[in-house]
Amino acid sequence: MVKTSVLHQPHLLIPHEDHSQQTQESISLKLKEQECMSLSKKCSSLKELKQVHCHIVKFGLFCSSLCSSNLLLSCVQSSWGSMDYACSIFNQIDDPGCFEFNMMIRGYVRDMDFDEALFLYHQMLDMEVVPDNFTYPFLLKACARLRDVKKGVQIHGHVFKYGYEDDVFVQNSLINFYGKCGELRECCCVFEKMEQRSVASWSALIAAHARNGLWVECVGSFRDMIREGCWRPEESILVSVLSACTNLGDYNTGQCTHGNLIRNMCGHNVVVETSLLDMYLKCGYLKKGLYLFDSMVEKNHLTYSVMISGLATHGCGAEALVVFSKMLKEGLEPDDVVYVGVLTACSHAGLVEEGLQLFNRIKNEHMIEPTIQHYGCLVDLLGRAGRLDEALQVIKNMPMEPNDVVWRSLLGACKTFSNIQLGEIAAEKLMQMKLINASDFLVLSHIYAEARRWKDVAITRTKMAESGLTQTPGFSFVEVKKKIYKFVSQDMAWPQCNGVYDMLHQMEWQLKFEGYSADTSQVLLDVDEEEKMERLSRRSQKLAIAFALIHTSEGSPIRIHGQNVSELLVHVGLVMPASPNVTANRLESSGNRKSRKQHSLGPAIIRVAYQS
DNA sequence: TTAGGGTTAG
Repeated sequence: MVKTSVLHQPHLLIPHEDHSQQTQESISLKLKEQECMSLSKKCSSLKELKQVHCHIVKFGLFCSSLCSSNLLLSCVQSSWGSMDYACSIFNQIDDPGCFEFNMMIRGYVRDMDFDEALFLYHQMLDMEVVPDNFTYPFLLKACARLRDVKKGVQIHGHVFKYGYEDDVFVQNSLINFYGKCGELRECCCVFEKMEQRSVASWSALIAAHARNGLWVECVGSFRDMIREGCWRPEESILVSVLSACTNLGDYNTGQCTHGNLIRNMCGHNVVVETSLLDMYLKCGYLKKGLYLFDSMVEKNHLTYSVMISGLATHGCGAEALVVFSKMLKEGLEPDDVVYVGVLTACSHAGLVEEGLQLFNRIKNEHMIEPTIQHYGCLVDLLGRAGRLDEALQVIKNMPMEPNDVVWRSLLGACKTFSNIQLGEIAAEKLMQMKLINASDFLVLSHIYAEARRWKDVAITRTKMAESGLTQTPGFSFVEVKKKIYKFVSQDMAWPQCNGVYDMLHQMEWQLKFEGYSADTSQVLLDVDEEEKMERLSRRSQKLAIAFALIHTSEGSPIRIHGQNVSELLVHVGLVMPASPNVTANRLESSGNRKSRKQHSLGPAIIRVAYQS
């Protein structure tokens, strides 16, 4: 279709009524002014805008604020607009006012030229042009993007000076600015002082908490928002809240959010559904995740990425590779993160040859330069398969300096395959990097203990103490009847301990009957087998399971949590929900128990397996 | 007479 230029509509430019000489001239000018304004709005390209600009100049109308302002507006707000051209229009305006400055500031912010936007603001003040309530949201956005607290605080001062502290748009911009800069105290302070809040105010606050990892506060703000009746199911809010639920392992709120979504949101939304999928998978609900994944109308590369990593974490390596093939068939290009998921899947499922082939495809087929994470996966893949020398060769030949994660991965593999020599090399590297932790020392002493080199065990323990590192006893939380209970390994002082230890013995007897024998080599002490068995039975997860078996009914679910999540929840008095898909006497492992994380795969939720 | 806030997922 050939587009007709706005200038090829002559009726728009010609005045048609007949009046007395003076009135006629005035009306004619007015009409021309209105028509030029109308033409500015109708422009669909910079070329057309330039033509309209010519006509405005030709009719002597550029001094009309109506014409020049609308021309500038059109140039700044259109997708085809140009700040260079906007600048030439602006420079031709004799006496630019607040609106013109606002438009220029807005344009610079849109073009990510934040310093220029702030410079223009100061020029505006120098020219004694008084800013208005529209000026500040643009400026605060610039400061937020720059993460420049100092400049933003100055602007906040100007907001007070010019009396716009009660403008809801300015306040929302301030919440966003402080949130993006990590200044949560100021962020909440602005929010608290607001007399009227919009959905955007809540959205900015919720996003600020989520962005800064304040997951409990994020979910709390979401609940407050619903309580105050200021609720609208919006993508950004739902995604922030789901992200918080995922990190907290708060399946209950996550599921309620899903319910809200079904009731209030029209149709499917790939972004929200992908967040939901991530929440289900990281909370341990693989079946629900798979159901959601299959029912999704639209899937993008992030959806596939979440599903692949989720399957990998749950120990379903082969299934993860099927999803990866499906992704490629859909024509979606994998990125570096997808490949981390794919390699993790291979690593956890022992698919060594497939993993090696896939590693080569990263660069050869998809032109992605392998990152240190990919090399880490490769070391892990070979290490888990017992190909320790090859893993060391990968470390030696990788194009970047190996980090602690890579050496730790090799150290872990050395423990699995009892390789003292390489284990010592890996531990030494970690020491040289000054990144060795208590767990690394313990792994090394485990390697020595297995070889019954008790002297080296003692030396390693001494080195650990000399490094100021101490072994903190493991602890687990279990949720029973909406209350969370904490169990510390080897702790005999718990009030309910009699019942718990009776149950532990019952569990052990039943496991023995099923043919399970405990691996006492995990106990690094030079004590007899009976003592080792006793120590194993007092691990915090087992204590928690025993307690839950006593206090829950047959078939009800048991969820055990690691310290990171539950400590936080206990602190704020939140309780974790029960999961409906795990039965108490048939717990499933959420993946290969020997698996170690190469990258963050979610909260520290442990689904404990005590079957052999 | 024109303009402003929240963009979140692996």
